[in-house]
Amino acid sequence: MAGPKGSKYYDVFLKFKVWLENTDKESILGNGKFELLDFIDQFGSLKAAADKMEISYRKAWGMLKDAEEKLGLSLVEKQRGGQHGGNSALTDDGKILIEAYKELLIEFDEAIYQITKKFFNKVNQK
Amino acid sequence: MAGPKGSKYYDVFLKFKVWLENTDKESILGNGKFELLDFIDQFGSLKAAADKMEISYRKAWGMLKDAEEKLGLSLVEKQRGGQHGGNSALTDDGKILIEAYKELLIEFDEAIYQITKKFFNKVNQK
DNA sequence: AACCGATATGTATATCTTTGCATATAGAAA
DNA sequence: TTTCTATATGCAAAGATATACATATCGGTT
Repeated sequence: MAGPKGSKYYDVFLKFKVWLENTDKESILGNGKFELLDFIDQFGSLKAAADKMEISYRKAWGMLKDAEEKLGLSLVEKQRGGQHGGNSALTDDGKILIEAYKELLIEFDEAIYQITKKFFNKVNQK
Repeated sequence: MAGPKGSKYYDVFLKFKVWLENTDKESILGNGKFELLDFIDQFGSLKAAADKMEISYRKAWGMLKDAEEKLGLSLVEKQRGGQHGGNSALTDDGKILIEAYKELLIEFDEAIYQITKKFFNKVNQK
């Protein structure tokens, strides 16, 4: 959202981001990693999720490893080998996490609407 | 905020960030630049603001220039020369902007409290 | 006119991330 | 036991950012 047409801040947008952080102030997981988890859940493998996101498998694997290490939780159950190479599926913790995150985003969006509106009213005042 | 003591997500924190963006998806100004503007307002010069933030003058100057260019607005009135070298003060646009941002942060914090609480209740469930 | 300290800015250096490449391994199914 | 494909991981190359260094300029005050 921005200001009304022709106003000073017309082509300026207020954006926000939410993420999980550990005590060392390192990011544990944000939007990208949540999306990755969601795609793993939908498509059944890390490879398929990486393809959907148009990122390399190497990168996706690193993202997941990083998140799990920093959380100290297993988010994805991985299976290697087999005719089809293997597969991945969310653990219960992983499932609960993405579900909670989705709800969080919805609530965030709602809360932010009014706040943003007020902000632009204020800065666009003559 | 995190979960209750001993819970799975005890030392995990939910963080958020708000910033202004232009149509090219470039960040115009976020927390750091707002803080810089606020310090310029408080201390009367870019140099003093940079010192307070413990960043180089060069960096602070770059931040300010970048924000003004991308916004297409003058946020700070700068004066060079004189016995004391010069000084800086916020323009009206600059003042309105930091004021609006401060209010925004307060409202964000309030809105987020409940959302965060709900999130951790959910992920910490057994 | 000389001085002083903040504004102004280019350029080089270092650092941190990201991305890509290469290669190994598992293991069910044929 | 050969094959096939996803998981697993090290390492190098490339990009992007941040930080540092150097140097010029302005102009009120003395």
